[in-house]
Amino acid sequence: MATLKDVARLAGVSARTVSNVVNDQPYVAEATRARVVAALAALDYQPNQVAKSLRTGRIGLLGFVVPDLSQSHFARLASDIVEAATARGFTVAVDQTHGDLERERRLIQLGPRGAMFDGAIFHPEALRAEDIEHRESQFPLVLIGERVAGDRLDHVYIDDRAAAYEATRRLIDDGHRRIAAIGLRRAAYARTAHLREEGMRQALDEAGDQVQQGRHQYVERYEVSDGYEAMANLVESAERPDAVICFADMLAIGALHRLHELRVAVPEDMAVVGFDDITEASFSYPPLSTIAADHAEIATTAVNALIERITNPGAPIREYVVSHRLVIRQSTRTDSTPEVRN
Amino acid sequence: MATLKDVARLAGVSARTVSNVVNDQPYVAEATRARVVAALAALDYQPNQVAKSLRTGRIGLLGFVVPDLSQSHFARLASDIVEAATARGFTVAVDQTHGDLERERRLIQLGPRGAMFDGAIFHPEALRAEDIEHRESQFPLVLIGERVAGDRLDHVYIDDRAAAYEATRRLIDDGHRRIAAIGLRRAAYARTAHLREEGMRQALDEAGDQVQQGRHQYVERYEVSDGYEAMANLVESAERPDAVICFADMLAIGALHRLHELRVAVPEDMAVVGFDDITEASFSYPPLSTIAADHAEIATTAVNALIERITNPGAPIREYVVSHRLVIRQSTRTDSTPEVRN
DNA sequence: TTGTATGCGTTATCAT
DNA sequence: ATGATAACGCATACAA
Repeated sequence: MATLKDVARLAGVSARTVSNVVNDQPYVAEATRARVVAALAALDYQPNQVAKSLRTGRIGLLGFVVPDLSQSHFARLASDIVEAATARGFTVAVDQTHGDLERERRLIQLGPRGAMFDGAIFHPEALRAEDIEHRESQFPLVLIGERVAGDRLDHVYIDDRAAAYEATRRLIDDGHRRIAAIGLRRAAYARTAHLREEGMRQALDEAGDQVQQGRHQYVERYEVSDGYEAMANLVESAERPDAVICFADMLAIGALHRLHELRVAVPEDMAVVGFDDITEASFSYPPLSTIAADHAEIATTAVNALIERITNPGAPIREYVVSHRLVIRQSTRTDSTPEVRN
Repeated sequence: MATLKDVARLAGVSARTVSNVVNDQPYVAEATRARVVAALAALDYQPNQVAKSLRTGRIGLLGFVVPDLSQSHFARLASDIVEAATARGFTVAVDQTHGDLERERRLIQLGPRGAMFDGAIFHPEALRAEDIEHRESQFPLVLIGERVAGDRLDHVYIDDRAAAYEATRRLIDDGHRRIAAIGLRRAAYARTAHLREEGMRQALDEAGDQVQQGRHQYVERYEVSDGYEAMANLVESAERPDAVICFADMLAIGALHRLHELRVAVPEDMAVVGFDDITEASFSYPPLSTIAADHAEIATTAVNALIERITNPGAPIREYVVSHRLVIRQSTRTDSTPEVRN
C-alpha cells in the first residue's frame, strides 16, 4: 500500500504538499497539483485512516449498542442509524448487551470496546438511573428508547404517555369497556412502562364510570411467550377485559396466539394494540394495530445529537421527543378495508 | 486521557516497562509490576486503540456488509456475527449497499470505508462473477449467501440444490401433483436461484409422470408485494399448481396473503414453502414451512474463515457448506399439532 | 529485567 | 506555494 511519502517521492514534492492535494487545501500551484494527482493515480494511493485518526483524534466510528440486534425493532433502528451516520460521514459499529447489567454499566463508563469510537448511541435495558448518576466518564453518549431518567445524558424517545393515551382513547371510542395492559414491569427503573400506564389511566379517568381498568399484567421480558401467558391469565380471569394494550408487539403477537387458540374473536371480543410496529405486526393474524414511532426520525435525531455532543462536549444536555402515530390494522375495530403492505 | 508516558512517569519507569505490564509480557520484576499497576489504576489508564492499531497494523474491526440490515434475515445474521466476532476479540461495523451495483463493486476492491477494517463479510446482491474475477485488491473478504461463482474468494453457504430437492420431495410425498417456484430471476448472475430450481427439477424428474412442474414465476426483488403478484398470476393460470416453493420467506408471506384473500385453503388446495425461516414465518397465517439455514453456524464459519484469511492471506481459497433443515409448519401438510413458538 | 530510540502514516507548525 | 520536521500513542529491536 502506497503512503504519502511514496507519492511525494514520485511526484518530486514533499509529503506536506501531497497531503494538501489529497485534502483539497488551497495554496497548491496548478502545475504541482497536476503532478501530484498523476502520482496519486499511478500508485493507487489510499489514505491510511488509522494514521489519520491518530493524528486528528477522530476515527469516524459511532457505536450502536442494543440488547439484541436480531429483534426487529432494533434491527430497523440499526438500519436507519447506519444510513443517518453514513450521510454524515460516519461508520457504525454494533454491540449487543443481551440486557446484561454489568455490561451496560461498563459501557456507560468507557464507551464500547475501550473507546475506539467517537461516541455511541445506546439503548439500555437493565440500566438504572443511579448508574448514570454515578457516571464519571466524558465519553459522548446518547440514549434512546428506554428512559433511565436523570439529566446527565442526552435522550431520544417518543411521548410514551401521549401514545398510550391515544391508543386507550381509540379503544374507548370503539366501544370497549374494560381495558388492560400487558407489559408492566416490577423493576423500579422501568419508567417507560409506567409512563404508558399513566397515559392509559388518564384516558380511563376521563371516560368516567362507563369504562373500567382491567387487571394489568406484569411480565419479566418482552417476548412472545410472555404475551401468551399474560393473555392466558386475562382470559381466565373473573373480570375479563375486552381490550388490551401490549407494551411491545412481540407481547401482542403472543397474546393473539392465545386468543386464536381459544377461538376468542379479535377484535370483537378482544381488541389488541401493540407498541413498535415491527414487521411481524403486519403479518400476524389478524394484523396488529400498534403505536409506531418514527424510527427514521429517531435515528437521524440520535445521530445528529451524538455528533453535536462529540463536536461540542460542553453543550447543555438535551431531550429530544420524536413523533409517533397509532397504526390501525385488524386487531382493533376498523371501517377501512385491509390492504397489502409491502 | 492518560498515556503510557504519563503512567511511566508516575511509576518512575520507562514507557517500555509499562507497555510490558499492560500486555502481560514476561520479564517484569514483581516489585516494578506492582508500582506500575498502581500507577495504571491511579491514572485510570486506557490504551489508545488507534495508536496501537497504527503500530500493529491490526485494528480489531470486521466489516459486515448487507443489502439492508432491517430485513430479518440479515438482522439475525448480523446478531450472530457480532457474537462470533466478539468471542474472537473483534468488533463489527455494519454497512448497507441497498443492492447498488456500483457500491458493491467498490467494496470488492477497497473494502468498506477505505479499509479501516481488517476484513469484511459480504452478502452481495447485484454483484456479478466478472466483478470478482477482475478484482485486484488483497483486502480480506468472505462471501456469504448469494453465490457469485468464481474461485477467487472464500464462500459460505448452504447446499441450495439439496435444500430445494428436500422441500420438493416433501411436497410430493404430501400428495401434491403440480409444483411451481416463485423467485427465479432473469439476471444471469442469480446462481442461487438456479441451483434451487435444479434441486426442484431433480425431485420432479425422480417422481416421473405423476408430478408436473408448475409455471415458475420470475421476480425482480424478494419483497412481499412480489410474492403477492406472483401468486396472483399462479392462481389465475390455466394449469394452477397445488404447491409452491418461494425462494424467500417474504415472497411466501406475500403469496399467503393473496391466497387468504381468495379463500384458497392452505395447505389443502395450495401448500407453500419458503426459504430462510425469518421470525415473520412463525407469525404468518398460517405459519410458514420453510428451509432454515443454521444461521449461527453461518456466522461462526464466516467469522472464522475471515480471521483465518486475515492471519494467513496466502492460504488456498475455500468453500464452506453449512447445514440446513426443512421446518414444517402449517402452510404444508402436517400431522403434528401446532405449538407456540417463543 | 529495563531503558533508549525508532517508526507506523498522517496532519500541523514553522520556516522559507 | 512548498519543504522540513515534530508530534499523535504505542510496540518493539537493540542496548545495557
